[in-house]
Amino acid sequence: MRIATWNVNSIKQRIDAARTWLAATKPDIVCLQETKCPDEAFPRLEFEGLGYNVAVHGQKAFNGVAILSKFKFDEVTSGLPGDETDDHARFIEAVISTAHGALRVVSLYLPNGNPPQTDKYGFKIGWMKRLSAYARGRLALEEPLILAGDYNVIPTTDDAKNPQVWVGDALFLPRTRDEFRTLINLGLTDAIRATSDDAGLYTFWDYQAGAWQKNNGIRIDHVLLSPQAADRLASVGIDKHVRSWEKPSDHVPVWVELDIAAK
DNA sequence: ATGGCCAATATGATTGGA
Repeated sequence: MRIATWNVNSIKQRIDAARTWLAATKPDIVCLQETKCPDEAFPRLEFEGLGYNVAVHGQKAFNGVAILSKFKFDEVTSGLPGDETDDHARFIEAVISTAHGALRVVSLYLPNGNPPQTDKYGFKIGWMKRLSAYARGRLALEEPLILAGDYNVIPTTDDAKNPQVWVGDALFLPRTRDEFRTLINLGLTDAIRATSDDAGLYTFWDYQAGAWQKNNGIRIDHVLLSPQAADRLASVGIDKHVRSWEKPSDHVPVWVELDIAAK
């Protein structure tokens, strides 16, 4: 089973790229972020026509997450618990039945948090603490669990072309990386780092200043696996070439292949 | 991380992104 995540930076602007990418890579489950449209405006029929079930949690103009699945959803839940005042559409969870029992998949879009001296950064750190609390509860179920999405976290200096320029940034501040390690240390596996210690594995290149041409990228889109999912990890990859397409997102897809069969 | 962008909004400027 292939599970992918992709921050599309507007689903409406990425319909053609998405269709091409889906046809080429045939993922079974896709976690999308920054869909940037309310649920009623999501191009649901486009994806249903390609054989996907569609679960959306969007809002007007900003944020927005979704999950596409070749297999039917047993359950879909939206919103990260723990803050009644959080009205951002950044979290959706779906449960799918497999030959090995329930598979739980989350599409998440963690807040950017810049500038760090504002309450935007407090919101980011609070969101990360809530994500860890959520993950702790789900890990106790001892099921395959996939936490995939745009984390807006550069975990280490190997995950940026020019780490020195990110030193004061919300994506790379010590506190941000500390919270990310806290999450990982609950028992999750960063799928990319399960297979490679290489530097230069990026998932985002800014639209500005020729960042793509200079390969001035960062790795901020992550697929985290529970032990029961990591035990079935077969392969992982970054679809870097998608960044060179016409009208690209500034992020590219990241995917895992798991030895899990649908029911 | 800027020389250079992109997307959404009732828009011709502002906000947010990373």
